[in-house]
Amino acid sequence: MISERSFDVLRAIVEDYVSTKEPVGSKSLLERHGFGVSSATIRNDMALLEEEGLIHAPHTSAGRVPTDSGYRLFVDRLNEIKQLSVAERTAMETLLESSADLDEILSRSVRMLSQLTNQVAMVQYPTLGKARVRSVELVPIADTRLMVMLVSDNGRIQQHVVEAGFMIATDSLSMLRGKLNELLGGASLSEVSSLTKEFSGAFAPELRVLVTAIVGVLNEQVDANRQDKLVLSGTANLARSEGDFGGNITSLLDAIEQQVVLLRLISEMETEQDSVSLLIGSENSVEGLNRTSVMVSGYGNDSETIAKVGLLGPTRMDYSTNISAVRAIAKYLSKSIGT
Amino acid sequence: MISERSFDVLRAIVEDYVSTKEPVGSKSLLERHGFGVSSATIRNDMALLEEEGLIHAPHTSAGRVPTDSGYRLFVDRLNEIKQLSVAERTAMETLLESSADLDEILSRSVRMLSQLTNQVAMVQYPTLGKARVRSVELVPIADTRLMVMLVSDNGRIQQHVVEAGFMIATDSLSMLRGKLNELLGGASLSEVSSLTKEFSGAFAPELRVLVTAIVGVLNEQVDANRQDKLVLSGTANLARSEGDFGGNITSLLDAIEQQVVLLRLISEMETEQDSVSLLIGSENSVEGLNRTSVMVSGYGNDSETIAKVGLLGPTRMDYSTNISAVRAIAKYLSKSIGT
DNA sequence: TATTGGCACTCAGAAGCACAGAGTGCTAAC
DNA sequence: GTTAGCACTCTGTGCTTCTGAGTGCCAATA
Repeated sequence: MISERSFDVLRAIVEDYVSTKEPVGSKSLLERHGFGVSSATIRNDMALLEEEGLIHAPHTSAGRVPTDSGYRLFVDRLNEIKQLSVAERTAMETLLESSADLDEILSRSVRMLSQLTNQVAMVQYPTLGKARVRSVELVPIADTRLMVMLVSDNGRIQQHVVEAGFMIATDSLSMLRGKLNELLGGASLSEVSSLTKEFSGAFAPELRVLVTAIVGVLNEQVDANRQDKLVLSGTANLARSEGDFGGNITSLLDAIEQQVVLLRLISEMETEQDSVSLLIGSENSVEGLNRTSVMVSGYGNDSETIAKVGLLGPTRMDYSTNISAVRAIAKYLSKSIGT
Repeated sequence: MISERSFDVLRAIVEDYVSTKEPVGSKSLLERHGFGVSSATIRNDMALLEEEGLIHAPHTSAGRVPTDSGYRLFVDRLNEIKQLSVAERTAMETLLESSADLDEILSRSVRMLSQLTNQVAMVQYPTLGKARVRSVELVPIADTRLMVMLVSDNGRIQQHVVEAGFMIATDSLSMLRGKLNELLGGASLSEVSSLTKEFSGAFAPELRVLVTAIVGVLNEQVDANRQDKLVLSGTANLARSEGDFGGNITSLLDAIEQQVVLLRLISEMETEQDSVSLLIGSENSVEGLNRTSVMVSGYGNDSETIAKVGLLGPTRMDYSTNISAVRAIAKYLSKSIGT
C-alpha cells in the first residue's frame, strides 16, 4: 500500500509532467513543491511508485513519467476538480444562452469545449429514445421543389429537399400535409416506418411518385436519427500536441475520420449524467489510440441520458480542467435539450 | 528568355520535388526523366533557372527547390490539367447527386474537395445578391416554442427557434404566417428590414412581444446572409504536411481559426466561374501564410458568381490535380445551386 | 554555338568521441 | 523513517572528422 506522501509525489509528478512535458526528477520536484523532506526520501518514494507500475523512467537516469495506471490513480483520487474560471464561465453562459435549434446548440457547445480544453471535442447527436412526431411540414422552396421537415417533440428538426419533377399545386400540397400529420402526428418515431407503408397507394397516380419520395425521405430521417452521428471540433489541436503521440499522428487522424470507431468506443463507455467517464491511454482497445485519453459524459433530460459529449487528447493532458469542462458542457446541454 | 528545355527542366524539378519532398539534383533528374542530354547540360540550365529566380538551392551543393516564382511559371504554363480519374469522378457524382438543401450541399462538397486533394478545403456561403423572399414559415415545435424559417428563392433556408414564453394558439400562428408572407413574399432581402419596421405595432399587446421576436429573427437571418461565412474541412491534413510549413504551424492554425483573415483574402482574389485563381506562397500578404498557397474558384448561376470555393495547402502541392479538383467542385456547385 | 567529360570544390548530414550534468540506487549514519 | 554521501549511468551537447551528392567551371568536341 502506498503512503499518503507517495501519492502526493505521484500527483506532483503528474502535474509537473503535464505542464513541462519533461520527465521529472527528484530534485526539480523538490524545487517546485516544497515537500518537507529531502530528495533522497523522494527517491525512495519514486522507487516505490515505479515498483507499483505507476511511473516509469524512459532511461536509466532520466526523470520519471507517469504510466497509464499512474494517470488512472491520479484521476481516481482527484478530489478537488478545478473549477472553471469566472471568465470562462461567463464566456460560456453568454455564448450559449440564446435559444437556438439543436444543430446550433450542438455545434456551439462542441466548439466551446474544444476552445476551453485545447483538445479535440466531440458531441453525439441525441438518439431518439421515446421521441414522438410532433409534425410534418412540407414547404415549397421552388416551383418544382419542396422541403420535407420532420419535427419531433424533443426539439429536433430534420429537413430534406425533394425534387418533384413537376409543378406542385399549393392545394394538393396542403392536402398532403394534412393527411401526413393526421397519420403521423403523435406517433412514436419507431412506428413511422410501418404507418407509412401503404400510404402512397391511396393517391392519384400523378401524385404517387411524389408521395413515395416524401415517405422515403421521412423514413430516412427516422433512420438518420437511429444512426449515430458525431460532431467534432478542434481537430487542429492535434497538430499542436503532435509530439505527445510519438509521430503516429496519421493513424490517429484516420481513426478520427472514421467516426465509426469513435462512436463504438464512446458507446461502450458507461456514463451517467453529471459524471465523467474516462479511458486513459491503452485502457481503450482501439488501435492508434493507445497514447490517447478519451473522456465522455452523458447529457439528456431528467429521466434518461440521450447522448454523450466528450473529448479526446494525449494521455499527457490536464485531466482536472478537462473533466470539469466536459462536465460543465454536459450540464449545459442537458439544460438546453432536456426541456 | 529561357529555352523550351530549360522550362522542361523546371517542370521536372517541380514534379520531383512535390513527390519526393527532397531538393532535386541534376543526376537524379536524369534518372527519372530521360532528357536526351547529359547532366552537365542540365546543370547549365539549372544555373540559368536560378539566375532567373525560379529555383533556389537551400545550400551550396544541395539540389534545387522551386521558388514561389518557379511554381508560378510552372502553373501558368500548365497546359494539360490533370483530369480526375474515373473513380474520383464517379465517386463525386454518386456522393453528390442526391438533391439536398444548401447546407448539405456545401458541407458535402467541401468534404469531398478535401478528400480529393488532401488539403484544407473551404467553401464560402453564397451571398444573396438579388435573392428574394420566397416564403416565411412558422412551425410550432413545442407548446411555447416555434421555429421561424426564411426560405429564399435561391434555395437557401434559414431557421431559428423562438421561445414565446406562452402557449401559442394555432390560429394566431397561421394568421401571423399569412400576414408575414403577404408582407414579405417576393420582396428582395434587402427590403426586409424596412418592410418589417412597423409590422409588430399592428398587433394586440399580448402578441406583440412574440411578433417583435420573430421580426428580430428574420432580420438577423438576412444579416447572417450578408455576413460571409466559411465552411472548412480537412484541417487535420495540415498535421500531415506539417514539415512543409517550417514548424510555424501554430500561426497558420490561428489564421485559419480566424476565418476573417481567410475571408478577406479570398474576397480579394478575382475569380470567374470555370477558372481557378491562385496565390502562391508569399504572393499573398497574410502573415503566417507565406509558405501557403491558396486557390479559389467562383460558383453561382449563369449571370453571376455568388460565392467562392477553394483550398489551401503548402506551396509544395500538386497544383495540377488540385486545380482540376477545385474546378470540378465549383462546376458541381454551380449546377446544384444555380437553378 | 551548344553540348559534354572531367575535375576540383563545397557543404550538410552521419559517425565517432569526450564530457558535463541530471538523475539514480545503495549504504551507513542519524 | 529519514538523510547525507557516494559511485554509477545514462542522455544530450559540442566537437571533429569523413563521406557523398551536388555544384561550377573549363577545355574539348560536334
